[in-house]
Amino acid sequence: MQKTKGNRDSVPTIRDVAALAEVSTATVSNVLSGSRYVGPERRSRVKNAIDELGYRPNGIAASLRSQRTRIIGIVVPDIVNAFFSSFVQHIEELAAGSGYQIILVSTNEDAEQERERMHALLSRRVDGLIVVPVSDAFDSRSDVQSEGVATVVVDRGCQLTGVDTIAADNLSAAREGTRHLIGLGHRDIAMVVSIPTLDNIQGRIEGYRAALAEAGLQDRAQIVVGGVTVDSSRKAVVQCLDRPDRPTAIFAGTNIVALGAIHAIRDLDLEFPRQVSLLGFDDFEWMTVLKPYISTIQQPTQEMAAHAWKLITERLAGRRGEVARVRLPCTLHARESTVAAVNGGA
Amino acid sequence: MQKTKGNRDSVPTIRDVAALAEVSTATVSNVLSGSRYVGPERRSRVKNAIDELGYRPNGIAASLRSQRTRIIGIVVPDIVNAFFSSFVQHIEELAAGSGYQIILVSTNEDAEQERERMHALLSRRVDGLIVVPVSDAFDSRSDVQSEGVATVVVDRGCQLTGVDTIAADNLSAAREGTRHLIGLGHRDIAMVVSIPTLDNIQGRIEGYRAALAEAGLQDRAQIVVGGVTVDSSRKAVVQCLDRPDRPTAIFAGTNIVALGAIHAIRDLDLEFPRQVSLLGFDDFEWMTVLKPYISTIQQPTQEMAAHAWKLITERLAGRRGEVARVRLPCTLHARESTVAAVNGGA
DNA sequence: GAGATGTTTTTAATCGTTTAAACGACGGCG
DNA sequence: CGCCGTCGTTTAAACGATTAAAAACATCTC
Repeated sequence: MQKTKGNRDSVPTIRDVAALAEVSTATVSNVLSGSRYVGPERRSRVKNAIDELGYRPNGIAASLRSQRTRIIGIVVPDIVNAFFSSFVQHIEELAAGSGYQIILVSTNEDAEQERERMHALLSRRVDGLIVVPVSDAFDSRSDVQSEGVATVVVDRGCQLTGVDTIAADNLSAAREGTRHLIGLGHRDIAMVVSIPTLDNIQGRIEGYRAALAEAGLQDRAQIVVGGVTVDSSRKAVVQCLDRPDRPTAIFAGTNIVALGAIHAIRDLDLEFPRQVSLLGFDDFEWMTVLKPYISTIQQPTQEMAAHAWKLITERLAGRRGEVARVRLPCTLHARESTVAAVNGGA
Repeated sequence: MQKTKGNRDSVPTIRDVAALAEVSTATVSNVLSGSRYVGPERRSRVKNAIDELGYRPNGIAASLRSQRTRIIGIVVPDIVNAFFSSFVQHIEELAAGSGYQIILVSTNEDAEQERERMHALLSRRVDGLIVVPVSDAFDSRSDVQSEGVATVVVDRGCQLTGVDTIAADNLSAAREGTRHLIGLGHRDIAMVVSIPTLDNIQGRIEGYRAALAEAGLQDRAQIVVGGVTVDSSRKAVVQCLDRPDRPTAIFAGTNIVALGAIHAIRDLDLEFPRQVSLLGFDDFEWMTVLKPYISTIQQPTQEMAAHAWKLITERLAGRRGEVARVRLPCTLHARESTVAAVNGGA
């Protein structure tokens, strides 16, 4: 009798299957993976044995031997933010479709946590990493590169070299948005952003400035820093609007800032949108029930996810080419929150 | 010379560390895990070697040997829904704090996908499973139990036996909410739910019926099925409100239904909330910018996550006690969308 | 019918850890 | 002085799959 063991309660292994089907473990493995041809007779014996034992291959053992985990780490600053949860949803769906799973990390906009958790992901030997970095510093980049893990950076930190990056075309989007406001007669437009040093935000600021410059309004640029929370944005916008010479339009650089701005407008009892127009960023289900309907710039989350997945799988397949740098166009939805300026122009 | 290999580009292993520090691999392992005492001299030699090589332990190998992955699978119907993303965020944070990682599965409310992906999680040998099942059938339950994976079922499917469950006290919450509406003089209150067979929804319906019965209004109960999307809910509510004898209040059984209801009220050009009051479920950041401010019943997502994590870790630590059945209280936020009924009473 | 060739199957090494058991050194005790 | 415990460390056997390479078997050619 072979050294069969654990045939009682313990979870069956490939050896148990092989023993029952009277074939080698290699044959069982080949039936499961389909990597080599197995004769019909043995194939069916193996399949029966698998069913009979309720065998489920141990993915850990397979990963150790094959040196691939079929796990992708996905790191976002805040999973509750609909922009990121939507992105994650799409990635998860694509991953599942290719037999991959995702380990989710939500860094809470904290660089230290980002570093730690990213290390944990590398310890887990994830095959790839999709990262929306907290800051441009993105300490772990060098690690990631040296470890040779397929990586794609999304949304932020996109001037990093040596790594594939994907982002919305923030500059064009913000320029278009600002043009829209200028076209409505606004001359005093404040742009409120979360953290001006993030490069996606920088792109939006640039686009804003570019549109102002086109209209000869470069001197009227006002950049207000709102921070990453609704409350901080709210305070910043209140401060910005609570003056006689207040801007006639607010361009909110992120969805969080847009929420803060709506609060602020309410706080000051301004007529909205007559006294102050609001242009937001990102477009979600719940936005469609806000009155007035918020004009906004929609980022193509699904396309971003699709491109991210494409780049990751290419890298996994061994692409060695130069780094990709994808920029995807946004869509301006002009709705009710942006209206003609009351006292248009200088 | 020992059979040291891969001292060039390949990732360093524990053997490389051991060789460099001139100790055994067991000692290195003990230094890392702290499971056995190691003398100070060797300890520091090991630490230096680790730094020098940039060694990062291979979690896969560790998992295989120790038979624990320190990964928890978390299965939700829709990660974009703020109720679930908020729950996931809390779990992720707790997990990270204990050195665990989470594999996220978003089933898109599809039972078949749920089954498949859950099997994939079991193949990956996750240590535990936190599941918000798509339906009460929850096919995999028997599998999960027989595989001996620590499991906790959250929010739905909570009459399952043999597995720890956590949910809001939906019955009390809905009863309180309905009482609130009755107290405002409403006599025709329609409850709109997603899927009436889910047991969390059943609880809410029961609470609604109980409150009506208390007030002698049991004959006035109207249960409307809205489905899982905003659009289907919208249509259902439109149909419900588009009659002369329309209800004076809508009690939305989920946040998705609440969104649909707001759309419906707009579609019909009803004065909101004068002509129809609305009471929702769940409470999120963006709700605070909706005018009128939506009255709602807040589920304790954070507490649910905390309890889920507590139960999972207890099971991981080997608790064998009888199954836990946790019910957590909700909070009613009476705001602007629920007002006195116009034509109060029969 | 022997040798060459091709196909299916098995053997056995390997992935990188953890950990039970063995081991050697040392001190205390009878 | 020999014996026993303790302590720190090492040895070596798992863990459960994948996969080169070898072996077994079948087919074809001359």
